[in-house]
Amino acid sequence: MNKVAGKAQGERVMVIDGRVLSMSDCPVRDVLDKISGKWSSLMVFALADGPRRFSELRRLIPDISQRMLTQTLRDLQRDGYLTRTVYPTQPPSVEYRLTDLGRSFLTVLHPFVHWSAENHAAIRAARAAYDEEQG
Amino acid sequence: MNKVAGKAQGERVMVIDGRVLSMSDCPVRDVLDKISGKWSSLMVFALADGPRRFSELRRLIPDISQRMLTQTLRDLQRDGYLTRTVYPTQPPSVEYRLTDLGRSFLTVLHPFVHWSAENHAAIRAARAAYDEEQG
DNA sequence: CTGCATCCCCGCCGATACTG
DNA sequence: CAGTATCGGCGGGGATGCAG
Repeated sequence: MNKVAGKAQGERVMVIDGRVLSMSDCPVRDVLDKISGKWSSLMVFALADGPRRFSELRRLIPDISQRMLTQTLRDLQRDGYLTRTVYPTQPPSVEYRLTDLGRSFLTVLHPFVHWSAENHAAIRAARAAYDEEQG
Repeated sequence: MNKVAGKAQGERVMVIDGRVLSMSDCPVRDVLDKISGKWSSLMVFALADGPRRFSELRRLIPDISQRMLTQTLRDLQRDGYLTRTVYPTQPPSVEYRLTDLGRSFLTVLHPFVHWSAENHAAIRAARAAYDEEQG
């Protein structure tokens, strides 16, 4: 694997920072595309403190629709960020819990959240300045 | 600001990890929505080593369309990640360069890229397992 | 309580053609 | 070289209703 020299003509590739990134099968995009949805990272964040039930998550994230709550959880489960456990009670209860991968992801998510909060004001200021001089 | 106690009825708020996040004006989402576009983070990454001209960026990222290259650069400029400098030569040349904010963003982007590369295989494996046991 | 099915809107993005 | 303008597909995601 990892053909670097003798690359075929049609193969789309970019070289950045000393790395060779294939555009047709880029790991970063493959991961980013899934986790950059409107609710995915927030969901991982909501499970940081421990397992949660479906209805708990709905209360934690009031703005999410029931449809997107289900779908986001399914997508994260499929990619291995969390597990889904059904308890056959009456009525049924379902528990969602971060996997090791999910907790590992928190180690990069947390700095990002911190950075966003830290630099939010600067970004808003930049927007205002841009919109005034252009516009 | 930062009303925490005595919150109004209609105000949507979530409390996670000891932080109070307003959903109607969430800093993280405000930043993430812009930077999570298909090309934004890749563009910042492409400018990590130094300033680039328009045509250089197009060569570095062959898959991007001219339209999205322009638009992504405009959006990043607006949010303060990069500057745009026009040199009135013939034909004209335009240079894009990361700002301090842009370089600061690299400090959180880089770990994320590293994490993605590191865990890509695990995620693909999780997907395969999920798709097999489910339908 | 925890979903799934359906409808539908809107904004991202690609393709293409044209300009200083 | 470095854009702008226009068209159109497609998919994310919201609203609503039904089910086990």
